[in-house]
Amino acid sequence: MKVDYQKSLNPAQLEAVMTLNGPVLVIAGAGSGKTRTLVYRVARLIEHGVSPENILLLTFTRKASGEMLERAAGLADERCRFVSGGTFHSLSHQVLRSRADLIGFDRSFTILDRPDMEEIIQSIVKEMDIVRASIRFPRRSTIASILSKAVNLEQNIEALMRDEFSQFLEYIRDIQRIDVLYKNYKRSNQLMDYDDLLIFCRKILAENEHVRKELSDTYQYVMVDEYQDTNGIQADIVKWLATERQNVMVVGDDSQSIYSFRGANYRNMFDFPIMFPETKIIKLEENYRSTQPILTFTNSLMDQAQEKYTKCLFTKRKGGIRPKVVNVKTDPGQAKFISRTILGLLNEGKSLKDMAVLFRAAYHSYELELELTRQAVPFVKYGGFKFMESAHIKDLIAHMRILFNRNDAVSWGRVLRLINNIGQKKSSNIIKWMQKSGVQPWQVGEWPGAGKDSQGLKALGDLLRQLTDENMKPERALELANKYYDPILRERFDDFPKRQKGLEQLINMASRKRKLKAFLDELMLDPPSSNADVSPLENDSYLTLSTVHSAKGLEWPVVFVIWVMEGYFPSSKSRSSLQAIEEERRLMYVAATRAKDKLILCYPGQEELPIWQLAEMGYISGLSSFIQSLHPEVMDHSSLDNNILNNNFSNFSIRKKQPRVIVNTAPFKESSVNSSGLKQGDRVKHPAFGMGVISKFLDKEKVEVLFRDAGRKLLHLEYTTLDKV
DNA sequence: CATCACGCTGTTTTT
DNA sequence: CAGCGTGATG
Repeated sequence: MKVDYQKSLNPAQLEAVMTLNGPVLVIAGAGSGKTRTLVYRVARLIEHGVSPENILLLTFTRKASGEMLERAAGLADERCRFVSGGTFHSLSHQVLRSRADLIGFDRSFTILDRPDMEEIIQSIVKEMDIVRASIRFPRRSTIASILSKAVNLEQNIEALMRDEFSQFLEYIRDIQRIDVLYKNYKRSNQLMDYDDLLIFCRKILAENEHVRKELSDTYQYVMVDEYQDTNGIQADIVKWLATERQNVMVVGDDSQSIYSFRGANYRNMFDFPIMFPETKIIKLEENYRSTQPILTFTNSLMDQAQEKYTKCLFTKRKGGIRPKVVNVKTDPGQAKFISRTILGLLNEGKSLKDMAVLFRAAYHSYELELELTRQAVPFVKYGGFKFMESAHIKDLIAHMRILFNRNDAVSWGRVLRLINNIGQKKSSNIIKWMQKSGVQPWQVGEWPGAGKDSQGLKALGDLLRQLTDENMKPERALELANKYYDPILRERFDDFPKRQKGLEQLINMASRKRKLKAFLDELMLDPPSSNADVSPLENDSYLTLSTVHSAKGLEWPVVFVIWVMEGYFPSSKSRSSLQAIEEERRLMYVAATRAKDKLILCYPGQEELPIWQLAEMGYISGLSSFIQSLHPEVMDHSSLDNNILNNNFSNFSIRKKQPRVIVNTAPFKESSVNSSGLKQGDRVKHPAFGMGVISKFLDKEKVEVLFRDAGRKLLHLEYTTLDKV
């Protein structure tokens, strides 16, 4: 098939597609045909005689690369399917599986996911003597994110904590010790977490010329999608891969960088030309997705960004309506408003699959999900809940993992504790015994300390012996383990029928695989993101609910955005707060640019005041920094339909309970403290943040107050009064 | 030593 | 609303 590039592409896209050699940076606004450009370039390379295996397409998710190659195949040539593609993590994994010895690891190392990491951290914390300071010790998930972020930002723990986790500085020594112990633990047990995959891959590339040579011979043309979402380590990996031949194209959009929590740094895009001085820069600014009013809104949103790289989206599409902002007052009000508007659109002949509801965090849609169920509107939700992370799935998988890495103490512990009467203590004794005596996994039943539990241990041993058969099909292995696990499942979970279905789906997924080990690795690196991935609805028309993160790269004619404004405070001068606002802005940008024709923003405002007025008073934040873009010339501030409002919501609580946070409130004169008789533990009322409790006096000017109704960032306020309650 | 019931705390996003 | 620590019970 001959591809007509001239006809299918605009001049900028054409240039990107036709430039095959040398480094290229494509700055591509939302909806500017970024994927299209990559697809055509793959087709062009192959047409030009490059062999598909010599092309590497790095994307953010494996699904994205699959879809892209599928499209390329449909467009040009079946051979496009053989292009090497995947995520940075899967590439790193591939590199490491065959070369782990270069960094002193066994090739059979096990990959840890986040819950595994947290479990190890917890066991480390348990063994340490921690002196309790004035605040609670950070929870394991917080510790995990500190350690992980330090790796991804390539910062030391101290600097990172000063910057972003200042509330836990009291425990800095402990965290640093946990860091060391955690690293040692991983090494001695042949374990690697997600961050290690990247770190070690880079290390191997940096230190071994022959590996670099080998890889750049294989991957002669490298393309990276969503480059704004890469972190420094990933950028280095790109550098090492491409340094020899310099045939590398990266594509990205700085205003869509929403993974900074993971160390992503959109500045990588602008460092790219420094890394590769010959770089040709191409900008894609014509938008093929949205109407002009939507683009006017999103452009004005980015106009106010602290840091941006000029790029102005335009479209040749005529007409369109202004995006709407609706104060839905309460969560139930919001649910009713959205579901009724959707029903209205259905009456007009629109289809459910043309609509999506987007939000920042998975729990923001809970209320809506209930309402949609009541109204019998079918929907699929993406993001948030992870199939792989549910306990029953992890339990079953753990039985397999211990066979491939018998040092995997995390999985051993999991498996052993499923047996009645075996808990923390006994399981760790058994693991110690097995490591010391060097018995085979299936000999676990021979543990000398066994009493009542010997039956259970024997049964486990029998299962493991069966599973050890090298040639066993993944499906069969999972079935055997499932048979063993089923009684445990029934006993432990009230909702076991649902979970049994999940396990069946897992077994079903395995039926398509040949190698068990490969299947397990794939589950860790490319886990099904939600129930949606595992069991797509039969019904072909359903509404999409999705986190903004999971909606990246997708589009719908009608998009609702649920915008919950908790959490960020512009009055704070701290860097992290400013950063948070900039991140929120980009998040809103990504959400809004998903819409083709109609964009409706909902916010549950608690007051009768217009939103910008609240923001200017300093009550709400987040949105306040880009509030001007919501002014009438770009936004339609319609009020809520009275029909919807009149369904008395008065018996509902206004909003869910908000997080408790630490807030510095100033100034607080010593005399006023004394004269008002305030002391630690007193309840106080703050005009904007509601009820709080005085936690301690910092100095003459400052008192630290715990508020229930604020966000979670450290905040410095100018208010002079706190009313004692 | 395992397990259960209770009360307190702190809420994102993903490989 | 779940995950954690704690204290009582088996």
